[in-house]
Amino acid sequence: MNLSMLKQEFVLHFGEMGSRWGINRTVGQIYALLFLSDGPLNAEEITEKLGFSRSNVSMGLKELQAWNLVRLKHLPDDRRDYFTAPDDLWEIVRVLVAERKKREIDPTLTKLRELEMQAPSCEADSHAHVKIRELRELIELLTGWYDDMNRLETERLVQLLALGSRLQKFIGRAEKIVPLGRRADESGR
Amino acid sequence: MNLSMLKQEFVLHFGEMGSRWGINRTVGQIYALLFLSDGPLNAEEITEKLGFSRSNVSMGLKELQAWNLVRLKHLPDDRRDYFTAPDDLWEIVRVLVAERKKREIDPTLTKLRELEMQAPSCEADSHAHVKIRELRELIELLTGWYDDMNRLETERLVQLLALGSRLQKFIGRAEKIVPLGRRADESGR
DNA sequence: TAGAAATTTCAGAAATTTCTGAAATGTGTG
DNA sequence: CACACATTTCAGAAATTTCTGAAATTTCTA
Repeated sequence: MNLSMLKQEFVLHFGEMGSRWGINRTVGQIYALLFLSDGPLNAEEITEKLGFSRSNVSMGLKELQAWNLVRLKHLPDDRRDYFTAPDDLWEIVRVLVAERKKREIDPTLTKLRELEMQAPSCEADSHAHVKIRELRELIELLTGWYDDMNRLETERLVQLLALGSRLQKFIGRAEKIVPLGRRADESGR
Repeated sequence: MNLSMLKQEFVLHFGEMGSRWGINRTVGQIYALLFLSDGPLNAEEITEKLGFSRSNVSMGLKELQAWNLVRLKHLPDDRRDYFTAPDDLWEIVRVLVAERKKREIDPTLTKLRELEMQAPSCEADSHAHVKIRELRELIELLTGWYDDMNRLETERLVQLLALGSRLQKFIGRAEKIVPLGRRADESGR
């Protein structure tokens, strides 16, 4: 691995962590490398810096593109593909969260709704039915909140995050203005 | 698999999703079953309902205990171990988030801090150093916010979530009272 | 304390995922 | 078109993870 000690440690760490996040070692290392790199890199450069096979790098880059985590670039007088991670860290976080939601949450939400549709077949299932509804409602609350936050510009979002739980002090106040319990504008039940 | 259609579909779905979350199929199915069950189950019952080997169930339950996702119970005049998922869904969500943070975020935060300590060895690393600091700062902002939210009682938390982005309307107001930009009480820089 | 019941451990089988090299495909240029 | 260069595909090798049955261990009871 042809890298400075700092970069090498960073890249190896993201390789290991990669498996805890649904991506594999190769993909984690490639992304870590792109993230730290000042300019764009082509597949050949990635191959020699990380020591994987060329085809493995090709597949890794394809997966990163499927995750929307890299940008494809072209340099003048060079027909190879170059890749970068987005400059803006918040852009990366947003994409990461959106993609994980799509893969890890949305299919379950769909399945839960589908199961609720099927009338409770037998008496013995009534308890299960209630649990499924509770779970679906909780996930909808969380994803609804996520949709809200995701609509904010980064500047606003950072302000909210930095406020943290001090926000809580304003709930009482807020309640007087926008009566809640359930949000007014959301699918009521 | 000895279950009603509803339960079976739910259990199979969580088995499949299990691999997208860092747990495996067995563990996912066991948890789904416990979640839907009205009362506690022992290992033998789980074995026969899911059709895994007894030892596999034993290992799965051990992993769920490591995740703090199940409660161990005992019935009078029965020395077998019985298991349940917590009744309170929010309890489950809190544990899940806490454990994933511990496994997926904390090690990286530690590593980033460690890398920052090591003085930037060569000139060429200065850009990488900046990126690492930015990443560390962003993760600290997010985990700090998480710590704040986690401290709230569920009732308050749900209120905040339901408010969603309408909260934003109160930031201006909040700013007048608690001047921010960076939170006042956090490590300033 | 013998032994029955419950649980855990663990070596290796089975299944799955990751990775590679070779061949195929695509792409621009003289 | 012929060619050089770049990228992708893919069968199977290598590595890893999951799962099982048999044996070991723990725990309770008579």
